[in-house]
Amino acid sequence: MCGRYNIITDAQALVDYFDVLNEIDFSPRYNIAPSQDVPVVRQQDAGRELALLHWGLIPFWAKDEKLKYSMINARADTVHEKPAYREAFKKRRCLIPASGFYEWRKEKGRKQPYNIRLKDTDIFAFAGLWEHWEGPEGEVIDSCSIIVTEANKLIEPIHDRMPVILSTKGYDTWLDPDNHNTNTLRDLLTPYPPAKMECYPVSTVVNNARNEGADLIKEKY
DNA sequence: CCAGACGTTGTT
DNA sequence: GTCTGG
DNA sequence: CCAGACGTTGTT
DNA sequence: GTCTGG
Repeated sequence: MCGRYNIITDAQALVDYFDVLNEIDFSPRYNIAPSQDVPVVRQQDAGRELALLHWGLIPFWAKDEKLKYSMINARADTVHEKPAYREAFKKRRCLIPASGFYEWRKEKGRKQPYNIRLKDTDIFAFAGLWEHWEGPEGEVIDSCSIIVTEANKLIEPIHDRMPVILSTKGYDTWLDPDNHNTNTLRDLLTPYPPAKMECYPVSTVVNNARNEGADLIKEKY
């Protein structure tokens, strides 16, 4: 699955890479955790937009915010039919920028974190969904979830699930709110080619979501 | 009809 | 909002 | 995802 | 064990 990741570029790099129209207030992050506001690329009528959304999707019909603790990931194989996600899957797909993500491997009673990234780029995108929620007191929260699938050969030894990473070719298809071809969309939700990724152990300092900084992605020998 | 869930992963 | 279970 | 709280009263 | 916070 995907419960912690990093974005190690500045705001301008995100704007340039995703070709969005607006500016955004963002600094590099080494330890992004659920419940935080994360940069998300959405398709607007005029073009792409970067927005900061709460990580942990709150379905539009939710009576309170309680669900935001569990909806951080959506399974690729069922996302089109699950009550909490199917509306967002139809009309509110997004890209969730990242530079890498962390997975923990259970080894003899301990949990060893790994950083996983792409060999040839500092920026890529998870396949995501977003949702608009208005609470009974008039609160408004836009939130998002990262789609997950089975692990590829690189990740398998560490964890049996991994986030869906979209190829750049898939961005437009995924973002198009008028694309209602479920099969075409689901075809994008496959494990990324392991040959294009790399994976290495890091310090358990990343475990605590309060910790930040470049040390978090240093390889642990 | 109303009540309650609506999610994922991992562990026992 | 919509589906399932009772 | 992991870490940390999980309770009340009264005092500083 | 389960929930909340980061």
